[in-house]
Order: sequence, then C-alpha cells, then structure tokens
Amino acid sequence: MLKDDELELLGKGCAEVLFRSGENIVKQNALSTNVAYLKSGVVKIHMTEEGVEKIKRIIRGPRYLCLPSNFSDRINHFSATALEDSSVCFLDLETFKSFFYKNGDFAFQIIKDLSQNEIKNFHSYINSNKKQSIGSIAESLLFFYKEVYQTQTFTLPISRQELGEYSGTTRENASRILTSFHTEKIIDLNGKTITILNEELLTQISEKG
Amino acid sequence: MLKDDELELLGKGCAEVLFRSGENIVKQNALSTNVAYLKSGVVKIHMTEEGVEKIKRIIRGPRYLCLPSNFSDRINHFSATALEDSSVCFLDLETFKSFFYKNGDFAFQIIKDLSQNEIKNFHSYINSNKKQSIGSIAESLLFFYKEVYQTQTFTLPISRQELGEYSGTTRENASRILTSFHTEKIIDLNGKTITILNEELLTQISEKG
DNA sequence: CGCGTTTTTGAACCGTATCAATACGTGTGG
DNA sequence: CCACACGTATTGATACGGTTCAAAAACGCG
Repeated sequence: MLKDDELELLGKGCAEVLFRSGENIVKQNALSTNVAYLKSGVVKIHMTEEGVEKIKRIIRGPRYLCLPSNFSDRINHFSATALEDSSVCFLDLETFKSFFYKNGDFAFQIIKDLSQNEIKNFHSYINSNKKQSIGSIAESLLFFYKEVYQTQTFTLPISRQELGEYSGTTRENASRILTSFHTEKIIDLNGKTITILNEELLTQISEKG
Repeated sequence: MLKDDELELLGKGCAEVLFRSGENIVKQNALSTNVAYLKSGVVKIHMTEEGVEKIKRIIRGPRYLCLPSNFSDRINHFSATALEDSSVCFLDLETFKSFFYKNGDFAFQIIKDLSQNEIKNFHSYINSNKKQSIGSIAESLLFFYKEVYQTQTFTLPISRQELGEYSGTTRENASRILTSFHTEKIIDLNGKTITILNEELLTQISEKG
C-alpha cells in the first residue's frame, strides 16, 4: 500500500535487530517508541495480569508486532518474545503515523486490518470460552501445523506450561491432553517433537470439543 | 473530528429511525450497506454461532454501532437489537469512508479507537476467562449501574437468559447467583428491578472472582 | 382464570483446577 | 564417570464449580 518513496523513508529510520530464541523483543508496560515489524521468525505475544501469564497469539513473520499498542496510549500492553531466532525492524512511529495523513489507502488498509482483527478475536473468544480444554489444545496443535510449520512433524517451540497459557488451561492439563492424544494415536509424541497422525479427528475435536 | 461541511454532507445522507425495545436494528450475516450510529437508547450487540447466542456488549448512545463490520468485508458479523426505545442514524458508508482520505485526523481517530478496543477486548477476555461466573455477574450488574443507568436502582433491560449470555454462563446459573446476592443483602431484587445495596462488596466480588 | 413463558430450585454428573508425589533430562561438580 | 540437584513433565487423587436435566413456582398476557 505504501508508495516507493514512502517505503524508502521508512527504511531510513529502520533498525534491524536479530533476536535469539527466548529473547525479549517488546516489553509490557514500557513506553512504545517504535513500530515493530517482524521480518522473519516466530514470536509469542503475551502479557501478565495479576500474576497470571497469558499468551495472546503466536505469529510468524513477515508481520507487524502488536500495532494496537502503538496507537492507543504509547504504552506497550503486551510483551513479545522470540520463540525462534527472529529478525525485527523497528520503524519510526511518527513517520509511520504521518502516512495516515498522506496516504488514504494506507490508513484504510490499517483500519480494515484492525476491524478484521476485532471480529476474528471475538470469534476465537467465543470459541475458546465455550470449548473444553481438549478442543483448545487440538486447535493449538492444528495452528502450529497449518499456520506456523506446514509440516506434519514439527518441534513445539513452547513448553507445556506455555501451551497451557496459550490454550487457556494449566500445564498439567496440557500435558494430560497431549498424552491422551498420543495413546489414542492422534499424534505421535516425543518430548517436543510432534507428528500429526490423524488430522481429521484432531480437527473434529478442535471443532466439537 | 469532522469539519462542519463534512458533518453536513454526512447529515444529508442520513436516515434517522426509531426502534422500539426488542426490535432488531442490525442483522447478522446481512450485507452491511450503512454505518449505524446510535443517537440515543440502549442496544445489545450479539451474535449466534453454532446455535449458541452470545452478547458481545451492551451500549448506550451516542455511539457508533459495530463499526468493524463495515470495514472488514461488508457483511454484518453481529446483530444489534434495541433493549430500550432507541434512535439510530444510518449513514452512507461510502461518504463515511471518503473522509479517511480527506481528513487524516479522522482516520487516525478511528485507528486509535479500534486499537483501544482491541486492547480493552483482550483485557476483558482474560478477565472473564479466569473469573468464575459469580464475578462476571457482579461485573455485569456494576456495568448497568455505572455505565448505563447511573442510579443504584434500575430495571434490568434483559432477561436472566440474556444476562447469562452476556456474562458467559447459563440462565440457571445467572438466576442462582442473583438470588445468592439477594440473600446476602448485596442487592435488592424484585423481578427485573435491582438495587445495589453493597457496592463495595459487589466490586470485590467482580474483581476477585 | 387459564395457558405459555420465564424464573427458580434441586439433584446428579462431568471437566478442570489444585495439590502432591514421582519421573525424566540436563548440567554441575566431585 | 558417577552422584546430585534443578527444572520440566507426567501421573494420580481430590474438591469444587458449572452445566445439564427435571420439575416446581412465579409471572404476564390474552
């Protein structure tokens, strides 16, 4: 959506930084001074509230990281932490914002994006709320399979603890459900290495349960 | 944020419609051809997914109704139904959108608004997820007290069924919890007429869980 | 007054959190 | 190379809250 000269302008103020797996990219409650753009890698967006840690989403570049924080009150409402080695560009916030004024298409694109997000968020909110943990875990596995790695065998980039935080349950429950999937031959399980054996059944569980 | 001439332009294509309590204003899955602006009244934004009805929010005018639907794919993702007699303006979508191009401040304001929404939504998502039903019901009562009616005695504009849909639980549970609040003298309860007797305790319940 | 709808109440069942104990894996230091 | 320790993962037992089903009670409306 951006014109060439605008891209160039943005590129000038850009600092590309490499993060190793586990390193913190954006820190909750800190002042947000830049727009973070994930060029490549896998990152978790998470937050803690009253001592409870919750993973909001897991994203893979290329993609913007937590845009909403930038435009609300300049405080980061979320943390971002690399799950795999990742490369991030920090763009100048003011330059970025100035494009809203110069380039209507760009502004509209962002509005569209935020709108779609709100709707998507609400859907997943309803789903996760009515669903039992087993359905959420199944959904998480399908997410890693389809959205992140696109291979039936992959290494989970997160611990059971985090899988719980992502799926809205506890580390014990996450563990239990994974083993139950294993004994029912829906997945093959070896530490963090997972192979989807019965995608159809897993999909059913993620929808119904 | 809009200039006078822009307001006038918007006003020209505006059709003001009065809705009686219970009447449907916006219908889920229908084509969205207008921006709906709630001038006055109380409205519930709700949706049904796989047979399950869920109330997303309850709002009081003046305020826009489900903006995000307008900018994502032109399909209404939510229904809106009047809970009290309400007056709604239907604005021309294209005119509204054209302002994004002409008026950068307006576009930025919308972006800011959507951003804040996303963050707020996520917070309430986390909260409601970890909270027990009793906390959610307490929160709902406080919401009607503080945000909608601003009086300690008010008439609940929704049924127990709907209170459940709004608070993420069942009609039975909603009913049970209301009576328990009554017997513990936290509220006075007479059909749909509610008086908040112990705001402090109710607040505690809504926060702690 | 009677009928249908909504609300309330009770009982049973199920899933999940929580607590506790054990197992596993890796790295450290003797 | 072994013993130990620490973090993570697993497994089991228990308690609790919430849904669900069933039935009674209250309400609203013709």
